[in-house]
Amino acid sequence: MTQRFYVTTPIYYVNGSPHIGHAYTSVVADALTRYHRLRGQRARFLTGTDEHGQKIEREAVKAGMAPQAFVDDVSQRFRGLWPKLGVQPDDFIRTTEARHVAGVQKWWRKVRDAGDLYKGSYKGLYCVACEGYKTEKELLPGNLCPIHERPVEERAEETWLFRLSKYQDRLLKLYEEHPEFVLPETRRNEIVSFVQGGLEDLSVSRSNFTWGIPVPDDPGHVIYVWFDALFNYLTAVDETPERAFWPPQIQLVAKDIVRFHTVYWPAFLMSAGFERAQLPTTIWTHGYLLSGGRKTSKTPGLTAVKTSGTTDPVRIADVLGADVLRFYLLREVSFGQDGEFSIPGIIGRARAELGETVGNLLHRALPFVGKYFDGRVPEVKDESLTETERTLRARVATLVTEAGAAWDTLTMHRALELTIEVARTANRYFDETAPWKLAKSDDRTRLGVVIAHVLEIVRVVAVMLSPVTPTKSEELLHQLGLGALTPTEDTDLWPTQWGGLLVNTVVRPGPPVFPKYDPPTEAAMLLSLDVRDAEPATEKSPPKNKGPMSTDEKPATESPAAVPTTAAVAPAAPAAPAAVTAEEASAIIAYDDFAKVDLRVGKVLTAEKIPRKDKLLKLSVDLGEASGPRTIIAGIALAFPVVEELVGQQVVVVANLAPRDFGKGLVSHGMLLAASSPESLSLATFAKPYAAGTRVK
RNA sequence: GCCGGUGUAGCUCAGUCGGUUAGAGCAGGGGAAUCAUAAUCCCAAGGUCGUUGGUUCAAUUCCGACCGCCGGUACCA
Repeated sequence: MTQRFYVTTPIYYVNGSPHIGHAYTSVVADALTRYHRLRGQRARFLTGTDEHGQKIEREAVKAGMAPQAFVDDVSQRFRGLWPKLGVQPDDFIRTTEARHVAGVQKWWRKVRDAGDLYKGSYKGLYCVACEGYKTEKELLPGNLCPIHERPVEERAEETWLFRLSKYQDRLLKLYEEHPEFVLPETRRNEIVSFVQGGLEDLSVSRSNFTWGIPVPDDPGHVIYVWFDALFNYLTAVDETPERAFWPPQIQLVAKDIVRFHTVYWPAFLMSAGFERAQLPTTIWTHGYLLSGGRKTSKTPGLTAVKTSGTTDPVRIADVLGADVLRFYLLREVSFGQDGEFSIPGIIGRARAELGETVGNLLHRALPFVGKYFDGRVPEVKDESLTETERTLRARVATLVTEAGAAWDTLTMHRALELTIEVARTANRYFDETAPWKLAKSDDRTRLGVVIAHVLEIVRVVAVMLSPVTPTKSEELLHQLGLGALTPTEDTDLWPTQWGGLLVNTVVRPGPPVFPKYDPPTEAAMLLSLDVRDAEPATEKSPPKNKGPMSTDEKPATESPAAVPTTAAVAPAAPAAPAAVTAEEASAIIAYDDFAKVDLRVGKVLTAEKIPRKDKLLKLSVDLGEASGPRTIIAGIALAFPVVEELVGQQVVVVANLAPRDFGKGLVSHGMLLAASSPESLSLATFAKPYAAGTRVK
């Protein structure tokens, strides 16, 4: 029986435009699908969009559209992205489609009939103006709603609850008996410890808005979006012939949604009657793409990225080519970990490995075919092989096998490294055998052997790359005189066998498949992708000092990353050079930008040391607010060995800075201004007393 | 705070189930070659394997502590 392979990406939440994180997940899924097809398996790749929920409803209102029209529009933007990236899903599911709605209701009933749903009450922090609940994390200091800046209140409402607690033991057993269910391991550890900490029942319906799937037989409620969304993987194939693909082998997720997929999802399925063999095989969590060693800020969405250069996948693909981008994403990032992302990185990888190693290999061999073999692939007789060829073939065979194994274990970066190594091996062989000398010495047979071997290796590499660079691989094969790959069920096209290149095939030399750009062209490309001054000439600065975020981030296309992530207090940064460079100091901002910073006079009420955190102090600061004094964590402990000195001090506080979590119970709701040098630190203050809460500007 | 992870060459990382000279790619240095996209190939250089205790004949590898960094600590969709 043909082996089946079913891979899914998360369905993307349509509250924003597609970005590089979405592209990353989808490219991975696409490459895996192509790989499995190449190996003769039946593969299916599902993606889609998640379109329900209060947030969507609001966004639609804000855009002056009906929710359905709104999601139609955004969903289309996602769908339209894939062709530009060479991504070819077999199905694209939308949670607003009838098949999904009906499916979710069907599974809801199953879960209900299993006795796992009951009416209870959900309590949370409610903002009257928003008509919605807030989590503690998103609240502003003083428990204010981030949108309306007014206090939230505790409120309870009737809701359907899912007996998640009942599944705690079965989930733990699942993780233990099937460690492959959650990968990589570090995620499993997290999840196991989370579940061991105890599970509470989960609220799975809402009654304060309507943009969702109605709860069967209870019209006042809509189904909580995660119950809705997770089932997409099933509803897309359920009740169709494709149901045979169930369960998925690989479900790709990003870090931020691991729990939903590894705890709630299997629990829902168990409740609906699925045994282990019918649960997804592996939930695989990949990392984020980062830039410049800076961590991403905590933004919603699959992946938050800061880069040197644009992060818009479409623009990148337009300029550099989809295949090059795909190659970079899979080659550069150690799958499962966070990885670097930068435009210069893409160009560098492509030039060194695709261009100079693979492309150039073909390019240096083809002229011989034209000159000495009438443009046809020379014939090789077994008796003309030498030890060199035997060694070469053995080496290639080993690499091909290892690369296949790497694909099978989702270590694609390794698979690609091995693939490039195949081309390196051939370059070495080329140098050793020196066909240009053979040509001069008129040893036509030997020359034919060498050229044929090099060409065959180019074919091998083209095939091995094809899941990642389908278009470029086809071009390589075309120049070799071959047609495009046509994966067929039960036919393994992975080049484990030597000799896929036919004798006498007429080669079709052409321009470089992976062109190298001359410096002016490259500079223009970089510029068009917003790379400015990629490597500033700041040489000798202490390498470890990453420093707080400085001025180089242009807000331009960066969506939500503009939230200041600077630590509440930053003087601890090891000895930032006192001399501020002109560039750092000179970024001009508009008055409006400055006005966004809410500076207030504050009065320190209490100050205490924090155990085990010898740089931090926990302060209570009065800003004259009705909600009472704020807690501010400040990294000034070293400057105030006697904390009592601080009490009563007049300070300047950044009052509208996003709260910063220093660990449980230690959330800083503001930041003090201070001047610091490596030797000392002093707080900004005023010569005369002012009322707490006085605006500073 | 608690839980987990991580710290190896200038950069990105691999690796050591404890044992003679710790590896790769990139960058930088030297050379060979000239078929090719000024591409290729070779050589050398470069690391007190975060710090500190301990176990051991032997630790970068095991254990403890500490420091730095990262992540998790649920009903946000």
